Amino acid sequence: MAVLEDQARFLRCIGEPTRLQILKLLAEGERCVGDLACVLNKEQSLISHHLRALKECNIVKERQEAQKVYYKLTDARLARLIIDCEALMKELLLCKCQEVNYERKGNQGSGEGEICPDS
Amino acid sequence: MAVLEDQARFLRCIGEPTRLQILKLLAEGERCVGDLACVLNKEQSLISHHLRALKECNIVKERQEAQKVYYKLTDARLARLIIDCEALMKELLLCKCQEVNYERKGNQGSGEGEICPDS
DNA sequence: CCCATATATGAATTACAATTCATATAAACA
DNA sequence: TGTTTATATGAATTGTAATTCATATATGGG
Repeated sequence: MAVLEDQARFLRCIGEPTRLQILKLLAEGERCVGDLACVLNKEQSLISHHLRALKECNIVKERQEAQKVYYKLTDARLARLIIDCEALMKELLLCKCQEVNYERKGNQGSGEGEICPDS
Repeated sequence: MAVLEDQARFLRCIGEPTRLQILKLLAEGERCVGDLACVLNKEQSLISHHLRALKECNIVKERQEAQKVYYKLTDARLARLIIDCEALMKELLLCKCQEVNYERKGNQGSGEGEICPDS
């Protein structure tokens, strides 16, 4: 069951704030390392480290042009995955907030979702 | 940009091998803590800790029945997300292997994906 | 050839997360 | 009420990952 480990590694690779920012930028188009560092206001070496991590998971690939190295996503579906995941996460968090408000109004919470009904 | 942090936290929460296993089990239906610990051959306290982490991200919810506490996914789309993500990850890794084999045959690799063509 | 620019790398540090262990809580039942 | 079963919790430990810093590599231009 190495697949499980690979999938977990893949998710963790995306699930780091700086790398996620990088991926969202690359979803719009390719960028060179310096650009990314500048836009994200992070050290260049940090960006390089993160790009290497992303490359090891085959999430990004690079192309050299003169001194500059441009990175892009290896697959457009990655952009969609990130968007879909964001949307779902937002819904889940919203749901959580509603539950908190609901409980604050003095309800005990039967446990059977009036707010988050079973799927 | 708290959304970014939330999304990253969400992905990391899923991207831990034991939690991912739990989620894959819960995708099939609800389970109590003891069951999960037994099936996964892990300590009960460990499973509880992981379930708490998942609950904090609103990925799972619980229902108590006598002494037992049953957990399930808060949303069926989570199961699909995990499946889709696994499929994509597998493709990306396969792609990576092919690149390695390709380079082993003595090619220099122009950098412009004969194997992973641009999307 | 030397210099400036762009990126990568490795070691060291720091921060964070997973796991274990001991124990607390709580429900059912004799 | 005392005991068993099921789960949760917190502290301590261990492991892993992010960040920084110094430096190496490599490209293009004067």
